[in-house]
Amino acid sequence: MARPRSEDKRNAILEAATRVIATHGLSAPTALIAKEAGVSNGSLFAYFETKADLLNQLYIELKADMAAGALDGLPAGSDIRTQMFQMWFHLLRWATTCPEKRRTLAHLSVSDDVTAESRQSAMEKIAGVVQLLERGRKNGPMRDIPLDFVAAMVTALTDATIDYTIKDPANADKHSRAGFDALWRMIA
Amino acid sequence: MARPRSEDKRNAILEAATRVIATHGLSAPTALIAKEAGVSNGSLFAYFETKADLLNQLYIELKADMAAGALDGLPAGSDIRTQMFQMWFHLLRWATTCPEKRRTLAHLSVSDDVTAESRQSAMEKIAGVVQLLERGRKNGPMRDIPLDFVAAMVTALTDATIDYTIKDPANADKHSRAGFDALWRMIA
Amino acid sequence: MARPRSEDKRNAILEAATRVIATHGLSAPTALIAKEAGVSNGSLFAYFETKADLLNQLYIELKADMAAGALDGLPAGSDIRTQMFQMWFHLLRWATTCPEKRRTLAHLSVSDDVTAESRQSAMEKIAGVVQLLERGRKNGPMRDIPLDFVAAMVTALTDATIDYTIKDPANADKHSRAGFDALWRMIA
Amino acid sequence: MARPRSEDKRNAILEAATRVIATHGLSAPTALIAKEAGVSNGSLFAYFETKADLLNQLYIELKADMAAGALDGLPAGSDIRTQMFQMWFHLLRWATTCPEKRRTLAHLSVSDDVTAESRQSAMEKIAGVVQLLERGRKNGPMRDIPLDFVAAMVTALTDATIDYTIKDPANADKHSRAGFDALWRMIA
DNA sequence: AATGAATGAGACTTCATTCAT
DNA sequence: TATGAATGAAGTCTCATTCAT
Repeated sequence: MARPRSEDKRNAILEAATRVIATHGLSAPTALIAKEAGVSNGSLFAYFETKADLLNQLYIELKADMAAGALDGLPAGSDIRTQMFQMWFHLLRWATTCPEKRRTLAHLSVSDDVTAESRQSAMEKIAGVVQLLERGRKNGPMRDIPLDFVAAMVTALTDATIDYTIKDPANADKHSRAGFDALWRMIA
Repeated sequence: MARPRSEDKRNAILEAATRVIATHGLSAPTALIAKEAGVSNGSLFAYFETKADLLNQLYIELKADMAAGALDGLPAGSDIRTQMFQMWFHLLRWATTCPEKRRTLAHLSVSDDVTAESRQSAMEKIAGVVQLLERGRKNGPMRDIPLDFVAAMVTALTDATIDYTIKDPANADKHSRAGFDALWRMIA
Repeated sequence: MARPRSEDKRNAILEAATRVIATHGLSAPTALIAKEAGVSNGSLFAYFETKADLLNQLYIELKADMAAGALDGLPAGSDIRTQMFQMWFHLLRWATTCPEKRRTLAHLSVSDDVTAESRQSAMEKIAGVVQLLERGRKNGPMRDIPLDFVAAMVTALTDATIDYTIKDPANADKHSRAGFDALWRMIA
Repeated sequence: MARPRSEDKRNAILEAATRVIATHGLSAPTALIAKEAGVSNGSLFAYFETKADLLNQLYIELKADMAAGALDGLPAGSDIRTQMFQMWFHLLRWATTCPEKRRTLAHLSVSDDVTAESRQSAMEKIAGVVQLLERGRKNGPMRDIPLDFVAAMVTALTDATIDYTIKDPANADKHSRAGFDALWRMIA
């Protein structure tokens, strides 16, 4: 048996890509990513067929990571507002804790290399988040608006809040609350 | 190289860049932009020192164009809600009328090539829009929140609405209203 | 690395190489050949030290195969013209029956990777064919010309005939006869 | 006015390609060809869109060159046998004078990169040679055989003779005559 | 001032070969 | 012995930028 293809190495590449793309943008050379991952140039293409493939898988992975961060340890029995606030709070923490993931995800979100399939796949990864949102808006003024439209607006709001929080981290909590209040006024 | 006089040529390049970037993304070759503008390869660099320079100027120009579109023929004496809705409406119309400008602006907005200075400069170009927003939120729940945070959230909402409107143009008016209502709930 | 025993595997690799090179040309990846042979990537290099080595051995093998095909079941007692025609006929049948062998052999014949030694070695494999040729020209106008020159001309004629026969298989027999007549006029 | 695209440079590239391919085969790096031509790597692709394009144009050019060499100063009024012998003689001289052209042409002739269009185009370039052949075989035993079949056989015979002449240049004249006699027996 | 040919660094990707398992 | 993951040199081609004309 030859040594098995290692999950570790795949992860190392994805993490390196996250780091490198955060600073160099999507035009980051694959060679740099490979080097940063401690892997040879050629190995990168053993784990990912093309650069675009790497980008797509990274996108899905980061979305899933984000969703996991958002839903982590959600208070099960609480009312919906509390739950949503928790999620919101966790989301901001995730974004500020790993700014590189967030930044790279932002890059990927607008990339033409990321296919519709990948976006769909990512959607499924964040199903838990979407469900919560669905419950939150059920009785509010946006109850009759297409869910993905609402989702887009919420995402946009979240992003804006995160951006601002990163810009002024000293008042993170205040901004977090302000953002959430705005969100809640909007949907509930 | 000294900046040459022909304003026409400069505009031709900017317009060509808008068109080309809308379809090819930010990696569109300068040679293609020059060709599309009816200008020689080398001339492009007489008008813009580097590609990044072109991108920055284009960003500012498009932002200004967007602001002009948003404020065009605003009813002077009306109440603030009406005025804001008009602006909102014009903005969506601008976005759907010149989708290339909008698309290219979206590309530029996330580009690392666009500097903080350019973003600041663009901010000044849309001062009129910001002023209106300032008036709109004056007596609402967001009155004490930093203006640029509010602006970011509004921009985000607008973008989301535009995106969705473009995706489902048949119901443009409905989405426009829904988006604005959400905005108004948020700030007023 | 010592040469391993399994003759089967060696043949599998050579056959796979014949197939793969016929369609992909000499630049066919060794990995593909190995896969097609049902053998691991690395094993191929246990049987053949380098790709060039594989190519050389394949060349010799195919030449021998061709000679065997040409001489198969030759009427022992007949006159020389009949025997040569039989050989010619068998040769064309071999070429049309296993076009992949023929095509790959053509590729190899012009390859710089195939050494003079291999070509010499292949010459020996087709000694039977050469002998027949020697007898055929013994009393003709080419009796005093160096044998390998004559051989080269005959090979060239054969190749041309095969090529044309493959291009227009409907009239294979006619072309076969025409080619042989030309050959016979030339040497006898 | 920028400096005009130079025909000289194009020729320099083609000549360099001829030299380099003669020694390195078709896998010769474009970088090496460019360097040998005294031209930058990128320039090569300004004159030829792809490497395959370069190969195709080179093929056509060399075929034309060969035909020109073969037909150069043909005795107009002589009988057909004399004319054909002259052509044959010139052809061998061309091949021995510029062995690199001949070798590279041989490489190209079997390349999959050379398209059917290019081969057709090359055919037209050597129309003069074909015409002569047509006249030569008009009254002989091959009069009813498809012209391209005859052409293939003659080409093959020529190639074999050239090969042998190059291998043993001391007796070039003798081989030349032997080859031609064989040819003449074949067609006339 | 304007042109566009020329440059050459650098991008992605392939693949023969090695070697840990 | 056999495997196949890993390597990294090398290949083709692109493109921002320069500069001769």
